[in-house]
Amino acid sequence: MTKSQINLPKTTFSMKANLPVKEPEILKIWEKINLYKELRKSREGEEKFVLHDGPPYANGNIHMGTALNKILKDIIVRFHQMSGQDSVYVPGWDCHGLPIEWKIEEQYKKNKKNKNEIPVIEFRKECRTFAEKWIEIHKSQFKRLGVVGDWENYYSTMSYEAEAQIVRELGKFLKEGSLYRGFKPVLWSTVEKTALADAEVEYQDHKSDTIYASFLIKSSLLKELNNCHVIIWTTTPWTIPANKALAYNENLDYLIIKILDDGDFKDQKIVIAEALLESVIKDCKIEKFTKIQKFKGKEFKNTICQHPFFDLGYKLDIPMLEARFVTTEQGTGIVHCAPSHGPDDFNLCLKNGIKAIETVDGDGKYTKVVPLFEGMHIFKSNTLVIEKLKEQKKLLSNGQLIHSYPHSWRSKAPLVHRATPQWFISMDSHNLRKKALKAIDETSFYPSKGKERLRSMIETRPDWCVSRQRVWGVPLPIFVNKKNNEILIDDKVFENIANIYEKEGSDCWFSDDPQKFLGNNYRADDYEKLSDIVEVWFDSGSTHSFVLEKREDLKWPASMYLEGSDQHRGWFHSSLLESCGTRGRAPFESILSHGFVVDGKGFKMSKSLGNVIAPDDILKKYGADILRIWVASSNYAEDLRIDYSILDQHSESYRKIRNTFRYLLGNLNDKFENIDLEKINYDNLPELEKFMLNRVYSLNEKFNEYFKIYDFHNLYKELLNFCTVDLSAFYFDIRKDTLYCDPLNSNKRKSCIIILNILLNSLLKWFAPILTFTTEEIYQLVSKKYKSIHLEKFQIYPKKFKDEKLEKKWLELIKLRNTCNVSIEEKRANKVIGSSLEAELNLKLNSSYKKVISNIDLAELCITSKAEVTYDDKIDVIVSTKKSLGEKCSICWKIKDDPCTRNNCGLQKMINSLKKNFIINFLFVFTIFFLDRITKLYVINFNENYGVDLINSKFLNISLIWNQGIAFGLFSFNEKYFYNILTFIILIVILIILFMIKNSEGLKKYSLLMIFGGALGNLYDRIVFSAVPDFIDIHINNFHWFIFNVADIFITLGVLIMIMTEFIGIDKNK
RNA sequence: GGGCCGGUAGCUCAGUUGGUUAGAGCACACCCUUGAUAAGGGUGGGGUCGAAAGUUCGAGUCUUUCUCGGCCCA
Repeated sequence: MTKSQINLPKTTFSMKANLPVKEPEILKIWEKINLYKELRKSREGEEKFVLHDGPPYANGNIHMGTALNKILKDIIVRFHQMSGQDSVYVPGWDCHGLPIEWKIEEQYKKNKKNKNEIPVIEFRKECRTFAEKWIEIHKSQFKRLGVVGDWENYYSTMSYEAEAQIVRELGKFLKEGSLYRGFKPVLWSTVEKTALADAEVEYQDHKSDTIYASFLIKSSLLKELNNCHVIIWTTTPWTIPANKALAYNENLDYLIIKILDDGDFKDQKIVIAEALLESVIKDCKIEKFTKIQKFKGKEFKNTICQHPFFDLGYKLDIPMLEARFVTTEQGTGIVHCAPSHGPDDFNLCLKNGIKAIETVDGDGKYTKVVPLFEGMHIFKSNTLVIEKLKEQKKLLSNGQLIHSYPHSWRSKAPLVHRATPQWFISMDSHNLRKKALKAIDETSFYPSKGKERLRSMIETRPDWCVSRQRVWGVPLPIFVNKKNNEILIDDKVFENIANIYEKEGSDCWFSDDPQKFLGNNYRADDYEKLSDIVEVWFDSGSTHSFVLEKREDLKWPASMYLEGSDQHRGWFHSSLLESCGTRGRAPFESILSHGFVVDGKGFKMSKSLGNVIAPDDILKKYGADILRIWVASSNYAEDLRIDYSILDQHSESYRKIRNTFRYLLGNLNDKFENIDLEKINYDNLPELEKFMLNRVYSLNEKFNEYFKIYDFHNLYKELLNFCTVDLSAFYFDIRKDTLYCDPLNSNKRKSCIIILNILLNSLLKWFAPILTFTTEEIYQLVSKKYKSIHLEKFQIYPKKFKDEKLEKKWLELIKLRNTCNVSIEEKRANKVIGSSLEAELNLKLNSSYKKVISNIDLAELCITSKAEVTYDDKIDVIVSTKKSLGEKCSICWKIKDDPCTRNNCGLQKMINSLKKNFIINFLFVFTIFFLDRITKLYVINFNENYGVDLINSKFLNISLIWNQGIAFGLFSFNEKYFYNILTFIILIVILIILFMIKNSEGLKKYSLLMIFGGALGNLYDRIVFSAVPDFIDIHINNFHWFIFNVADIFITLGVLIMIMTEFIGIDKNK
């Protein structure tokens, strides 16, 4: 039995995806049609959705985090595009900054070049080239992920326009007065000789010297404190020379104790917090002591101490100040304050009128304001400090401690807080903090917890230090008057500098005559030109101004900023401050933040753990669509786990989805028809089809709901479940029978085909933002509407698809079906049956089910051959299964008591039986043909010679096949060319008609029709000419009657076509 | 060290204001099918919800502590 008898699925869409090979081909298609341009064209004038790209740093290959970020962005951009918006994505890069400088310096070191001997301009050029190189590499890596965007016209923070605009932005802060110069301890690397941005700092364990040092109380309101020693504990002994104050907490209890042990402190009274007594006596190995007095911290008020090095030239009064940051977690409950070396210290001292000064220079050496230690490197001075303390009998104890300590992310060198002249943007002088907090309130956050996170950071953050003592960045456009130290604030100067940068870039700041920037109104000699550069977070924080505002195709503010959750302190933060400072509101309407990519166990990826997976590895093994599924199916609100087993599972899901598409394409024979949903004859559809439309409708509702809140993992889950549960295991399984075995023009089958078209169209669009490549592969196969699936819009489904009553009914039916399946399974397990079609169901139902199963073919629903229902109100549902007895229909495989009466099955069987006896039939026709020739010749001769009457020859009279023979015979033997030509034309017309019929079923029908028509023609002849002898005469006398010839031709061709389509298998459909 | 977030079947995720035997898909096992076939269908096993304590008639859901992980900050 050949399978051509039923309508099996046929498609060129391969089961195996082979994404690593296919995806690059699709990328080429997109490039060829210039997809990004087409996308823009397709939504011209529509509402804009602008996802402003947070610029990755142009340095090193992309990692999983970058891939996640870009894919997530792309998915969102595409969703908005498909929902009809003009969804613009312009990628960008962050180019300035230390890491690139460091790379270039590394290269110098390799080549034994000295950085200090290289002109700044040349160095900066190398940095620029380096960044350019990585932008190109990133670009191709991002494209490979399927990310669509304006790759030609990307933005970068080092473009001349950007550098110019950054100057303009700074000018705004300068003009306003919120950008000020101050001395402030900043985290400083003595190796790189620069202040570090928060993001450039990492914490590592570090072994520090610790000391318990004493400060002799000079005067106090509390009499008992006089001549006591206040004990402090610190892990940075080198800050003692910079000490300016001591801090206590007024809520703590303090103790005066007298040390009785021999040594420097014998019989001395010391002061510490009561809560820390135990740890101090343990650490300092105090064995004998007596408690003198306990008192409240507030009694320290107005107490003045002496610097431990008082006798060495530190003739300073050291006040005791109240501070909440003093705790009893560690130390002594009194903290030594060096305003130049700690932010808390700095703030406390500032509040009490003690200024920070430059005690340590950029190299880490004490300045001349520090007696005894001038010129010494701070990291080498701990020993000397300890030695001097001991000498002055001010050292109670010393030791070492391993603790978490800030380090440079590049050099890994320990950092220090150092008071340096820096440029700050004040958080409060012009209400920047307030504005930013208000802006946060006006922003939507996905997930919502991001709001609190950003808010708490803004609430507590100190002033923003925007200066850096480096070279690879935008120079701070500041001139300071040499005479009065005033900062030059003049719009014209800022604009002049910006215009120069716009033309030639900012390099010239370092090389050209300052007069060039000052213009004609100021004399270069009067001003000092700053050589600091702007910290990189100000660069990227300004992208909104030189990208969103400047570009015609974008809009300000952006619809969305989307980055990793670390950017609450990074880009979200700096962009918010920059924009609030210059424009009074956030540059974004919403913020979406995602977690970090961790390994399968939830651990951070690191080289040392060996759990790093690179995007490229995944692309080579699985393809981008699998990676995109991973993104879509993971909950980005938390950290995202990834390893090969997780990816394996996602590629299994992908296969499910792919096979769902394959089923659709197969049954549609790759011929997709875009159905006008409004014009569907809904009422005419079978209920199952209506139910499926209802599913589609409610799935689409969920889809929109989830999309609205960017809940992709639930959205993807819904889509996947639809494919597996609703389609593969339910609708597809049930409708295989109809699709394979019903006539092509049956209402049920045609209805099903409509649904398949709708499903294909819907799934393609729903999945397009996620499975960009696969949906395109399919679209290219079936649709000619647009150049790409991504130019399409999501479908809008008519309300009439929603039918809650029907849904309720069918959910009941599905429950019933599940019960039946359990019953079937039981028999299958017992080897009574195999296929469900071998089963006969017997359902005993409560009569309340009558309504539910009315007009429902339960056998069809459960894919069995039979299903009988009886009612019994004593029970709810009981299903039993037995083996179905009867004959298996060879076509539809259903088991029937009588021969299968289905339309198609009958026809197919007739053909089958013909086919079974192919040789006999062939011989029969062949024999008849020759018999005809022989008899005709015989008749002709006989008639001519003997004039015999042939009226009673039944054999001649009844055989249609006989007539064929005659037709063949006449065609070659007659001499009446006109009739022959006429006949020939008819033949051609028939052939053309036949050619136009596209499927085998149609051909079969036509051939039957022709045989019938031929028979009618013959009948007509017989009536007109009174009987067969007449036509024999006609033949004999070469009198060709037109209708007669045509009738014969009909019959002949009809049979021939049947033979060809069925026997030889010529089917235009194949 | 501090702040924030999180830990529900092997995996990805649901779990509504605390309320009946904690759900889904995938994976797994077994069976069927061989007309979606390197596919498809059916059935089934599997978690006590990171740990402990507490509040409550009742907790995955509330509180506390601990633990593990992540981010941020010091």
